Amino acid sequence: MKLYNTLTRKKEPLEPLKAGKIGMYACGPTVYDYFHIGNARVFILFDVLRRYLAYRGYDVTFVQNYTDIDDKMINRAGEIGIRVDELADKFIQAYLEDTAALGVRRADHEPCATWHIADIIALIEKLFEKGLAYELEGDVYYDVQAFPRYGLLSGQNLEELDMGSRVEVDERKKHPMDFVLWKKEKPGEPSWESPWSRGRPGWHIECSAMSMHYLGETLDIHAGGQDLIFPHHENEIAQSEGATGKTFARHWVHAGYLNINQEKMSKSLGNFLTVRELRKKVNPMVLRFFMLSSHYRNPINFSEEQIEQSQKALERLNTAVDNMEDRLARVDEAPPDREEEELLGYLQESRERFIDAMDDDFNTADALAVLFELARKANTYLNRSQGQKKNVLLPVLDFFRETDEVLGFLQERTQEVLEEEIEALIQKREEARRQKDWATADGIRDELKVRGIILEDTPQGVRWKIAVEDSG
RNA sequence: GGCGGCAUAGCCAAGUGGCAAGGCAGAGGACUGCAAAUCCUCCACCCCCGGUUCGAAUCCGGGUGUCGCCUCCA
Repeated sequence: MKLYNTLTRKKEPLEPLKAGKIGMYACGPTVYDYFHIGNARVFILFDVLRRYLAYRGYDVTFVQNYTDIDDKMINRAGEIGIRVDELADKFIQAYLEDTAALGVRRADHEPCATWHIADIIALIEKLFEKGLAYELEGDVYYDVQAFPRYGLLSGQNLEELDMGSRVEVDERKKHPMDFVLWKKEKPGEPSWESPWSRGRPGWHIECSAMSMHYLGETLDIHAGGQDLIFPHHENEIAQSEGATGKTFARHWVHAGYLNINQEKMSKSLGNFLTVRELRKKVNPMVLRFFMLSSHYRNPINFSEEQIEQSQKALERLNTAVDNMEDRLARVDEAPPDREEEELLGYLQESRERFIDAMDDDFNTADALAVLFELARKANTYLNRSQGQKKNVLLPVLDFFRETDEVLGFLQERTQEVLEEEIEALIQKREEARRQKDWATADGIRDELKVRGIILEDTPQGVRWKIAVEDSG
């Protein structure tokens, strides 16, 4: 697989450090609030990347952290009047509920920063040994000028970064870009003992400490949103490589932004949309599909119109799968004819195209096209009058299930069992149709539609499905 | 001031040298008792100007537009 590497600004083959194994780390949420749909893009994207690597046979260890101690956590806890750890518990729980609705699987390790204070302190001590850290009245800073490669990831250099500085700098620091590794406590804040002061870790150091704790000193993939490139990931490199002397991450993968109605999402613009809210109106699987319908590095624009289009598109795929399942229950095996041989050949081709697309820098948009084209062929097959065969239909259906193990947005609906009453109404309608009593038949169809059951008459008999709900 | 991205049909979106994927919307047709679902057909010469090439949406140069980053941020 080739993946774009932010560090080299090129697509590069993914070559794991240890054959067959991938260690992947993604920066997770700061758990001070419900996460928004921009965060959701990242969680979904990396969930799919992780699943795809597993699909390709890698043994993937995926780590995503929770930032459960920092300024935002402390401020919010203060506002609400609860402890920081209570705040963290609450929003970790909310995170798990919302991501589960989006079909995001749990990471292999989901550590909190506060579990790893000892690792963090040990890492800072190592930076002191290497002459990369200095103390100022209980605070500890990273000395960026002592790390020559600083700025490589973001393509910045210290002189120019300095010029653009928009924020008042602490005059005690050796360089304006020096960032805090350890922060001396203020009264009432959560704090831990350290060689320098009672205090707490800086934001950047926690990711270095946790990623290396679980995955070793060199990660295969480090992922995050584009806005983390500078300074967060730049600082992680400085910390980790400064301490170990080894490459920290072989591949840096960054997801593009999500905008709302062409604008950046922000609280001041009032267009801040959480998944928790959106879930009330939009099926989370539609949101998941939407996130995968364009390339992960491109900015995407969220709007009602886009969601409607995604909803319809996904429906097309779901319907195709439903219809195949429905037919599968009514057919037997038999040697395929010429037309069926062609379909099976096309299926093989589709699998190759799917892999080619995903292998080429995780091109989910291209991969989706493969599914749509196969769906059309499958629909055509379902329409033919000669009848279908189990040994043809099943492999096609299995391909959709196989790829959905990676993409994860399909909703199979025909597995459910109908209530007897509804079953009886369907039978009654069938009888009315035989009598050509169209008024009665249509009346029943309308009634069931109101109750969320959609009936479709096919040459093979009536077919039903549950209407898609708007919320999940 | 520095760094980087993007510009393809009404909308969304793939496509890094050889007659422009896919989805949504729209038009016409087929199937249907009527529907639904589905199928078929139609619907772009790729921001502008130069250049390289037998040949460029794809490469190079110059514009224009747009978005983002430069110590809160996925």
